[in-house]
Amino acid sequence: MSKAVDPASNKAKTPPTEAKTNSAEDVSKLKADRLKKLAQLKELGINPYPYKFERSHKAAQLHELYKDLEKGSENSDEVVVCGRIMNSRNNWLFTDIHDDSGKIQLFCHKDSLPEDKFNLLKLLDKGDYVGARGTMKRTPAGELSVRIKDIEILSKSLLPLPDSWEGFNDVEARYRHRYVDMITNPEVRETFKKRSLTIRHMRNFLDDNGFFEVETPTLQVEAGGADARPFVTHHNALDIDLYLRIATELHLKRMIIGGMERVYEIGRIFRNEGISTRHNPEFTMLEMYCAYGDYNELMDFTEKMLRYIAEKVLGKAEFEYQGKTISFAKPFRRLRMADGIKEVTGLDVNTLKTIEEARAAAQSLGVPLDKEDSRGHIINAIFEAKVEHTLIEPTFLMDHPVEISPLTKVHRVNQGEVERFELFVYGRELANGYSELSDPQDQRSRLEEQAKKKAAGNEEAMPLDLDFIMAMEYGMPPTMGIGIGIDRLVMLLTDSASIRDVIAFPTMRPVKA
RNA sequence: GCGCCUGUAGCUCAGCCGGUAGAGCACUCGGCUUUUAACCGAUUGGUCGUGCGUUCGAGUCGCACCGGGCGCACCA
Repeated sequence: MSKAVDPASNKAKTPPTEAKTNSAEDVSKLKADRLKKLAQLKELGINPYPYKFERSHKAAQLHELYKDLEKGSENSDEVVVCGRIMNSRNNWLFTDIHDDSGKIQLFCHKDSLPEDKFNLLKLLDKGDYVGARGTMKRTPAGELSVRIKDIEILSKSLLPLPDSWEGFNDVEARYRHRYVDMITNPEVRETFKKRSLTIRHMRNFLDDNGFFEVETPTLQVEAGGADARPFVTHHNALDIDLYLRIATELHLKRMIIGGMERVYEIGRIFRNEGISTRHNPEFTMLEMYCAYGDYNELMDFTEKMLRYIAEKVLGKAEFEYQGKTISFAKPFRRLRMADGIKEVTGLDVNTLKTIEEARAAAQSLGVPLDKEDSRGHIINAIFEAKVEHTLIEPTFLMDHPVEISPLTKVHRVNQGEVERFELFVYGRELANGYSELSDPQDQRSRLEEQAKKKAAGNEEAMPLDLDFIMAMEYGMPPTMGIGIGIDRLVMLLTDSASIRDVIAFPTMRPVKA
């Protein structure tokens, strides 16, 4: 065996200790069985939790290297593998271990194993980590195996894993004990690998396009840049309340003003809103800003980036989501909000000149209104009620009402509109981008309008950030900027129905004792 | 926050009109050994989410509470 797996290294470094049995009554029998084996291992002078192991191959490498090994044949190539025991048959004769590349079968025959190692098998359980050395063999049944000559325990598992056939389906338990979910359901690990790849390739794409990744404050005196209620926390030394950020927008624009022409941040955002299959209180968003571009260029750029990411992560730009085919390969549809409403409802919002007319139109369409307090908010409510869910294929929904977009440049042609788009896929908002407002006087009056609403009790309205306005007064270049919900993108790429399936540890109410 | 559904063994689930808690897998033991959910036999395993109530008797009926899922609302 290699140096790292020399049996000597497996001797207990600390004196064997007896398993604690004083609380045995409240331990399940299954755990008690394992604690007994743990104690026996220690009595044999074996450290059940050794320090290091060096393998020669991962499971997938072996399957690739020996794919031509014929049924029933063996060779003398020696390999060293390690992983978690997930299944065994015939009294450990056939034992599957899993590593992060896949599974490999250990063939544990007494003729190949020293007696002490053969006896060690009896002290193993499903869930234990082991390392093993042996030669390659393919069983008559066709299963590539390692005929092991040596085996050692790398970690003793004390708790039983869920049944391998029925699986682990209890949704609450899967979220609360995600590690068990990941051990038992391999597709969960695949989802989080794809999440990682999504972020990696997003970074690569942006970096290759001359962007700098920057970091802006999570703790803020005023939480601005989006319509959302923030979390409040307290800094003791300063003795002030601070808010967790609800967007990175206002600081990233300050960096544009500071002269960094292309910046982005992939960061955690916190919004004190409801929880649903599409909302988690903390989520991850890309925000990206680029000087000298407008929203038309930004739509082209966004399409290219999403296409690139899908191709890198999935190997293709067209995929199934919840039974629908979604294509990032074809050019995305571009639809003006007014046209979308007209298409679905027949209503021409341009004929709505006042808030009263807008309210009447919404009522006649059966769109319930709550606190919408402007013509633009009502038009947006009509859109959300009637049109949004119809946008399955990727669609840039463009040219929103000015009232709902306080950080966006007014449309260069159409009065009452702004140069903004939201990207909808499967009826859900995935991204939100615009020609960034750069006129400090316009910005001041728009934020003053927001501040008035906030003072009137609208908790989602933006605060008046005077430093942000001052920054803009120094001069901000024409800029395009976008926010993309990473979690929702990963949902699409992994065909996940709930955002909790792409967040490893979603927010849960604690269980009371 | 509202509505519907849901919580029984380590896992997956039965449990009818209220009558002493069940199965499969896993575990343990014995048998048998080249399997593909191995097989055969035996054993073991439960504060039925929590509490209160109705009842001679509650997993089952009622109320409250604690979690969770989905939908709505909020929002991205």
